[in-house]
Amino acid sequence: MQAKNVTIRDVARRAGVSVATASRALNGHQLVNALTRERVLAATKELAFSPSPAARRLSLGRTLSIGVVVSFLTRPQAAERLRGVDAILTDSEFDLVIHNVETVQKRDQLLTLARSRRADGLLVMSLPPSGEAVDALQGSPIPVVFIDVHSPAIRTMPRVVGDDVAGAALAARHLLDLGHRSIAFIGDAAENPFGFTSSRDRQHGLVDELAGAGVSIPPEWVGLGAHGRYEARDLARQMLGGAHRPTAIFAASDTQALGVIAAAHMCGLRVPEDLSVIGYDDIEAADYVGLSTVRQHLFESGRAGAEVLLGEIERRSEPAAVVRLGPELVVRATTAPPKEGRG
Amino acid sequence: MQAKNVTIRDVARRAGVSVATASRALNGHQLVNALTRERVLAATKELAFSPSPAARRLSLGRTLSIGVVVSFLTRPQAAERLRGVDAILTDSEFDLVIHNVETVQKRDQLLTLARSRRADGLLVMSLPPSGEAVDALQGSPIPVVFIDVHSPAIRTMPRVVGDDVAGAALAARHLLDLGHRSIAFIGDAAENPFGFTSSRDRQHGLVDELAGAGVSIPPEWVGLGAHGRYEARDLARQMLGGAHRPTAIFAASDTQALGVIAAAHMCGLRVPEDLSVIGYDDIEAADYVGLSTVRQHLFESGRAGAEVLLGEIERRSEPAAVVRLGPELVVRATTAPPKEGRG
DNA sequence: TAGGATGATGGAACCGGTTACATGAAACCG
DNA sequence: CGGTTTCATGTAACCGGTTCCATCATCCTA
Repeated sequence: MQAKNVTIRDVARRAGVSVATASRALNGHQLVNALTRERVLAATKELAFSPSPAARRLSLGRTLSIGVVVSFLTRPQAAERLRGVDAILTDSEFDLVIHNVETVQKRDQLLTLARSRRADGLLVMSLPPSGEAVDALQGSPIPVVFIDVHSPAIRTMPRVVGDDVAGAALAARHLLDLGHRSIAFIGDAAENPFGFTSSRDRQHGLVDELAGAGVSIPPEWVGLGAHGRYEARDLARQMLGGAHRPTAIFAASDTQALGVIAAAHMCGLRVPEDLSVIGYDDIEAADYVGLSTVRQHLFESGRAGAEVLLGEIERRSEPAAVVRLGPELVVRATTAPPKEGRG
Repeated sequence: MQAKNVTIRDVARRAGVSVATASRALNGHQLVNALTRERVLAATKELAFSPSPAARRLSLGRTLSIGVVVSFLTRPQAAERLRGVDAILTDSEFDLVIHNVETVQKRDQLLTLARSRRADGLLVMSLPPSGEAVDALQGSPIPVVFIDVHSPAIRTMPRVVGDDVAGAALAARHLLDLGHRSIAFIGDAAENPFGFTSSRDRQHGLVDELAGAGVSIPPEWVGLGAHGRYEARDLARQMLGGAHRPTAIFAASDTQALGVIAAAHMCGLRVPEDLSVIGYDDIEAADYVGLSTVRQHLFESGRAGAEVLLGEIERRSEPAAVVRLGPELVVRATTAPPKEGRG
């Protein structure tokens, strides 16, 4: 048999005060006599009272929780960002409620979250909202902050973004400095159901930086396909099969870069002697494999997003806060100067 | 200016019924006239009403959310399990509130979660509770289900576990079948702040299976240290440095197996020609690297845990449900027969 | 010493749902 | 046709906090 839940009225009775005073004492209100506060706290301890969150939420008119909409929770980037969010929220009064999105239908369903009163704020990770969703979010009663969403549709809303163009430029500069001139790109198909744009931005960053050095990429050295290791491997295999081969490949993600490395092995090419490979993201496996890459500050992006959101909940800011996190080149063992006589 | 929140009373007025009827209609109660229900639903749509979760929770006396205590969210195993949990909860009425634990203090703080009324059920992942915590959880007013916790202290509580002993035996059998007789083990130090036991269980599984075949492991071929890739690498380097070397190494986790492979390379040994390596977990990187390993059904363990928990919330079962998930051998490219003349 | 400022406290409304109980109408029965 | 079911609905209490407003005791000041 469960003892009946102890409520603030029990505490008040025990302490010999009214519920109003008990509530004030518990919430550290100013106008409470120090002695009275003591008595209330003592009663609280004796009765092992802990206030009902549901009741607090209702009477405060706040949910005391923030919703995180995360696409593909299992991608290492997502987990790391989430950890950053947790680091901030754990010291706040807010609960962290997560909504994993792996299908397009679910995305739209979830973005209506903002309309309902299920959270005091929403954090959307790596998920470009659909057209209608943008409208819904614009007029949302609760603040919404995006992390790693690059859609122009949200340009008026607060967000935390890495600079994919600059990051790709970093990779391009690295390859150029090593002496490469025959450089290929492997990335995501322009059309994808979620509207992810980071691959495209990285491609632009690469192309622009190369163009600045007078290097251009022939169309046959641009391989676009579904995001995935094996898809990237197959694309790379085509490029590497013929006689006219690039000396370096920039992949739009580490996952794809790992596919490129597999393709190189299948074609009998050594990395980095015969082919340099550089990726993007710095996922855990990149370290294992010794993959050169561009690092995003994932944990930090989660932290920053959560901080911006808490700020917005406190007081909506105008104009929308935008935090830009700089990318960082990580040189490991898959990039080297091209062999002589080529490039 | 935000319009005042629309409540069920507004809906009731609009539909020309009482709030009780409106509530019943919205919750699919039996005793409501079909026509009346129509009117209520129409009013709901017209006013864009969505019920306040806080109010529902309070009046239902349920939090409609379940708490997940997860240790080391960023480990790929954790994220994959969480995805399984989400798959179940997303179709339920429960919110998924996560609590990441990466420090010992935080663990104890969080296990008191069960005492407060912040969730209708608790899922604890890969985190052996401390002694006091066990007591707290035993008498918890809400059900608690463990996933991947092997502490004997929780033997009376519902849980989902993989069989680490059987999994390790699988790996051992594989190495024996290939012809290996000189087999080493690399795992976690017996003493660790969280009390994780899986490494120890895997060691037992290995030792027992080998013993059955008349093979024993000399003490110098058992390397225990802090969990991590680099720590494992250093331990392996010591073993592989001398003339008396094992022909195969079983690592208690893929992370550590990857360290072993790095050590082999540093010692000029080829894998699998000179040294077979097998890990445990089948993390994402294992596939990249072609690591032979033992797979746990991570997603499934999350699913199962959530299902058991929902069942317990519905109706506490006696005795506690225990779900055992069988491990599975995954043979890739890091295991092969030992070279002739050795082993 | 009257009058106002200040501090501490209590009573009761309120947040927005759910539901026990009461009520009334219609259907059914012998 | 009176009485009992059955169905549909309304009234109001309730969940457990927070907080507005009123009250009252002190203390300060002119």
